[in-house]
Amino acid sequence: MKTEKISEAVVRRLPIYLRYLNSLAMKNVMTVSSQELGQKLDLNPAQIRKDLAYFGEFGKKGIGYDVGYLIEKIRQILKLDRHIPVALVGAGNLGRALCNYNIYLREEMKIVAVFDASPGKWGETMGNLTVQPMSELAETIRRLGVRIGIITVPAMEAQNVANSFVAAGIEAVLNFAPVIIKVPNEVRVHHADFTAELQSLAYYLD
Amino acid sequence: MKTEKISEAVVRRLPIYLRYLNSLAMKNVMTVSSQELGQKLDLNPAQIRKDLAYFGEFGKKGIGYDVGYLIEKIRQILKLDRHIPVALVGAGNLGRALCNYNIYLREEMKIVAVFDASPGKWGETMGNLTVQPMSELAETIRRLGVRIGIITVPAMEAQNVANSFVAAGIEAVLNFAPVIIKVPNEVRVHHADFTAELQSLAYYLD
DNA sequence: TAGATTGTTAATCGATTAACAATC
DNA sequence: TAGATTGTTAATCGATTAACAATC
Repeated sequence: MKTEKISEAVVRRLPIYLRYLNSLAMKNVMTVSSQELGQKLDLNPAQIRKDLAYFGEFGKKGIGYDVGYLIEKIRQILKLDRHIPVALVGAGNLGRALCNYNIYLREEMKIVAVFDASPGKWGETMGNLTVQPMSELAETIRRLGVRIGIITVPAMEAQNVANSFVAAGIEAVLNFAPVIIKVPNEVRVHHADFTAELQSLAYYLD
Repeated sequence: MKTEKISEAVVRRLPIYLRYLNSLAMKNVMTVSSQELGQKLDLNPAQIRKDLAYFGEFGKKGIGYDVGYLIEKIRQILKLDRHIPVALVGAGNLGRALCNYNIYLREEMKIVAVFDASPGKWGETMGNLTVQPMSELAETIRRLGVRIGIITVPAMEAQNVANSFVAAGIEAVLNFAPVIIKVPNEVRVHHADFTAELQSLAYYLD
C-alpha cells in the first residue's frame, strides 16, 4: 500500500465497488474488468483502475480482477474486516428505518444501541434493540466499544447529540439532521442530507 | 443571470445556503456576509461569493447580503418558488419516515402520492397519504403533475420502479436503494446512499 | 502468438482559493 | 472618510481521463 494521501472521492467510491462485487460473487462470477465495472457503475474504467491502484496491484493484466480477492481487499481497506459497533440517537421513523436496515449491513458494522431523549420512547423496541435514555449513552458506548454514531434527531438537537457523542469518545458521525454540526478535527462527520438532495434535484427540472 | 454552465457542486451547495438563511430569517437577522456564512457552514467565503455570483449580483459591497432577498433569489434558482409534486414508491420504514418528513419540506415541494407493490400495504396511511397500488402509478402521476420520484424499495426492485417512473414521464429521481439505477439522459438521478456513507466513514477510523 | 486488460504517466479538465479593485 | 465586503480575475490545487508500455 502506498502512503500517498487518498482523496475523499476515492474513498466514497470504494463502497460502491464493494457492493457491485458482492452482487457478482453471489452470481458466482469469478473475474471482472474495469471496463465492465465502469459500465455497470457509470464510472470511467481508468478511474476505477487508478482508485484501486492507490492501495495495491489487485488485478492481472489481460485478465481483470478476481472478484473474491478484490472484495477481500476493499473490505480490508475500508476496515470492514473487523467488528465496528454503531450507536444511533433519535428513535423516530428514520431511526427505526435504519435499525431495521441493520440486516442489510453486514455483521461487522451494526447498530448496537439506540437512544432517545424523550421518556415516551424508552423501552420501545426498534429492530432487535431497545431504546435507552440519553443518560445511559456514555456508559453504553464505552461498554460496547461503539466507534461510530448516527444522528437522526431534529435539527435543533443535532449539535447537542454530536457533543454527547464526542464526549463519549466516538470517532465518526453520520448526521441525518438538516444542519451542519461542528466537531473536533479528529472526529469525522458525513452528512446524509436528503432534503438538500431533493432541493438540488429541482434545479434540473426544465 | 449568466449563461455559463453551473457545476453540480455549486447546485448542491445552494440548498445548504438556503437552509441557513432561513434560520437567520427566523431570528430576524437582516444581513449576512460571506464570511459569516462560511464560518457557519464550514465553507470558504470566496467560494460562497463565487457560487452566488454565477446567478447575479445579490450582495452589496461593504455590507453583505440581504437575507430575505437572497432567500428569494436562491428559491428562484432552485425552482422552489413553484409547486413541485413528488411521488414515492416503497411504503416501508424509510418511505414512512420521508412521508412524515413532509411537514419539514416547504409547501412547494411535497410528497403527494405513495405507492407499493405489495397488496398488504394498500390503503395504509403514511403521513397524510394513502398507499396506492403500483397499477395506479402512471395515471396518478399524470393527474397530479408529479415531476420528481423517490425510490425507497429494496435494491432488487429499484430499477423496475425507475423504469415505471420514466415511463410515466417523471423528470428526476431520488434513489435510496443501494444500487446504481439507469435512466435516459434527460432524467436526472441523485443517489441517497447511506450504507455507502457509513462504510466510507469506517475508512477514517484509526 | 494474438487479444485483452492492467498499472501508471502525462494531459486535460474543473473546482477551490487568494488577492484585490470597486464601492457601499 | 475609514472600514468592510462584494464580485471577479488569476493562481493554485486536485481530480478525471487518455494513452500506452507491460504482461497475462
